[in-house]
Amino acid sequence: MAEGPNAQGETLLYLTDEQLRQGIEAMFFAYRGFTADPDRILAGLSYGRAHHRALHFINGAPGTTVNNLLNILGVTKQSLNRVLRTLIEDGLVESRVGRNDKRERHLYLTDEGAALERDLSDAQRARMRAAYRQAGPEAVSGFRKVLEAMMDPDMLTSYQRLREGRG
Amino acid sequence: MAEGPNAQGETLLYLTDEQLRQGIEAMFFAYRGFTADPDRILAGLSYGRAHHRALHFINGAPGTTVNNLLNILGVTKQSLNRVLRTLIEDGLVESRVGRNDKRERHLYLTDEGAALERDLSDAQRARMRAAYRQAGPEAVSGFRKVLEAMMDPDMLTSYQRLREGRG
DNA sequence: CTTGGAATGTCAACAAGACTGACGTAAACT
DNA sequence: AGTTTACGTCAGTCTTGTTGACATTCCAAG
Repeated sequence: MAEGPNAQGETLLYLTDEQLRQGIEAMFFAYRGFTADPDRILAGLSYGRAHHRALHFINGAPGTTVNNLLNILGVTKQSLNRVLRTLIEDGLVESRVGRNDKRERHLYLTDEGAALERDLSDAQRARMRAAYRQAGPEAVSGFRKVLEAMMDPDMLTSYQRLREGRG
Repeated sequence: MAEGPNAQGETLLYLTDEQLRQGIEAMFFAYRGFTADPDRILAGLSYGRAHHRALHFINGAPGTTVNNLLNILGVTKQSLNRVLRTLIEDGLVESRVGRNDKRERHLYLTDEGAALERDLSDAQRARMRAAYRQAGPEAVSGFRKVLEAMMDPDMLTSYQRLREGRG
């Protein structure tokens, strides 16, 4: 890559390879912090990050179908099913047959499931809150902008649907 | 959680649970986009994300020791070793016994290793560049601020050492 | 100088969680 | 009636994390 013709007076200093590399590494380290707290909680129980994700999105969209969850999480049904089965067996998630379309299963958190979700969420939100507070409102807006621009287009629409669904 | 006493005229609107939740989901979806392009390249070869990370940080700090890499990546030495072994066998990484301390192994990319690292890096940087461009310089600064605030303290120092080491 | 502990790295075995492929069932659509 | 869709499951593989056991090297205390 080297420098190219941009090296001179280009106003977009933040687009140098080195700046981009720092962004990449920041993303890597930050994601570790992002998952660290819930991971610690999950380690005690016999659950993993996959269970957390399922609980999170079921909590955010109660009654969602398996297929919908599949698309959001971006995993295969076999992979999701393994996780979902244990959550249902353990009484954290309830699966109700659809009324209109009986092929569908609608997913809900039980009280116990909601309690665990809240624990995990609280831990993750606490870190996010601290980071937001430390960085300030301007930074938060930029943070969100860059993240949205980094998503795949179809993921972005999933994300925006989720946002709109809850204001 | 509910609303609490902050609901009224609090200036920190971005600290509501819902705002935090959106930040969490943005992080989740964005990280998927972040890794998608390198993952596609790696899928063809018989390598995974772990190989990418190793190549990335060896490239950034040629001659680094296994132990140092361990701390940066945050995995066990056994886990790293498996990845490293295949990279060495395939001639992408060279491992030289330390001169002062013969227990240490110093790691370097071969030409072939550097070529693959560049391919992966180019793909990842391209997405990062597009996101930065779309979001604008202000946003980029905020993005970095929030990410740094989200890291674990020791990860942050690792990250800063890497930054300083290359300006 | 020797010996024992600490540090570094390797080998082996296992678990979580992703994947593909194949198959079965029930319901809906045409 | 036949096809498609939604979901579940069984079986097998791969990546990548884990622990445990072990070899080598260094260093420092006896």
